Amino acid sequence: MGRHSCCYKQKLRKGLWSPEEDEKLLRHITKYGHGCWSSVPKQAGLQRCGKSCRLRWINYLRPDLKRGTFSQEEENLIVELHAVLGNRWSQIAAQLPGRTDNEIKNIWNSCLKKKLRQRGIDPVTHKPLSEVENGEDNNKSQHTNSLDMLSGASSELKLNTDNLKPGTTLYEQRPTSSITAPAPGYQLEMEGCSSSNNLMTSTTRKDLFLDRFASTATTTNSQPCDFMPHFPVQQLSYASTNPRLSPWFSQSEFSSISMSKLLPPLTTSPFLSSPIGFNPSVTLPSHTPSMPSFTVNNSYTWGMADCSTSEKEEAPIHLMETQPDEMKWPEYLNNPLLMAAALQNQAPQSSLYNIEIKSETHCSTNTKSLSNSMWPQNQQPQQQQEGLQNSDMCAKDIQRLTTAYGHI
DNA sequence: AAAGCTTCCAACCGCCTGAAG
DNA sequence: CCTTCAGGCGGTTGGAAGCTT
Repeated sequence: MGRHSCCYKQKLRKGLWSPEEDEKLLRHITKYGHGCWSSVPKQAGLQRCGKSCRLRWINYLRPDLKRGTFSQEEENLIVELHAVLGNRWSQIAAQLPGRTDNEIKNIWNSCLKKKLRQRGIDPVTHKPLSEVENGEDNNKSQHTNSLDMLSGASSELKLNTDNLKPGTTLYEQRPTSSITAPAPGYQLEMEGCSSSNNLMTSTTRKDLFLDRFASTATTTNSQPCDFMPHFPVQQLSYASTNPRLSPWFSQSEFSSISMSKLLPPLTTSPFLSSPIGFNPSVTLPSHTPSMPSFTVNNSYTWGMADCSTSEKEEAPIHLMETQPDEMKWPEYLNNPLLMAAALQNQAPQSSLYNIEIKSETHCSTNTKSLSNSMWPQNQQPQQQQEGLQNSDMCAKDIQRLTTAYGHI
């Protein structure tokens, strides 16, 4: 195993790709698509194995790659997602359009881990280093903190989800260390912040969770909260117990979702075993519930996702006011909240989901082009790259060219 | 200027999974 | 079932580039 049989064949090149090889591969895939990767090298006239071609395409040649340096928002998002998903780089990458898992893994290992440690956070557990060093006892206290949060007297669950993107698989995760759902009547509140300085003082519970990852969901009644029963305790609570993390969660704008009822674990969904990327033309089966119709073509308009959204467009979107079969499969699968709503609709006893999405003003640029990672054939809409980003991009491209041509 | 050290990242390696025969 | 193959993922590494002394 490991190296594929093709790789054992002689004459296969290894190491850095030359510009000529890049051109061959790019031309071939642009013209014919990749099809079976193992046949690509032969068809493209490359002395590489298919795996190497695939990697080169995914990590470098793909036209929808963003390149450029990571924005603060992207770094924040990576940290947040890592707290929930761990080293599942591909799933993290799915939340950052135009970024590859390799790229994210690299920036995590080279940069973000260091930054977290500097802030006194253990990058593995996302707990304060002092707690990690102290071992078991602190695990206990951490658990207590988390339970405190989960069983707080306040009765709202607020999740910020303005960065909820297509391909999100958050609810599919089954971390080994799981929390149990709060008892009926208990409510979570994990409210995001809009300012790095007042993060821990501006919210009623001062608990923070994925401020740009999930919409703000509010439970308003005593329905059982089995919405996210599988998040590791320490991961849910790390930000809340670590004010030092606040700089990571600054400048978040978020939208809010309020749900009259929390949702069952999505693993009950028959959808979830499906891969993320599939044919966008596949329509929902007839039994699928009515779903919101705020997705248009392959471009995600997740309520707030359009960064140019004006104040007028901030009117709540009532998910129930939709037509059957308007949604396509990818739209379900790329959006856990929609999925959740669908599932909830499927449940016999849950007839009404008063899901409300309130769009707030501007969102960061990295929320754009949400479909890119999912539908690479789509040309990325004109990225509204700011001047700085453009210069970053140019600098990196120049650097890459230098690297590529320098050793010829 | 040169040597040594550090950082970064592209690419490889090894493993896993699922499909096909 | 078993084997083979291909795709995919996460961990690791080699070397170029940058920095320090």
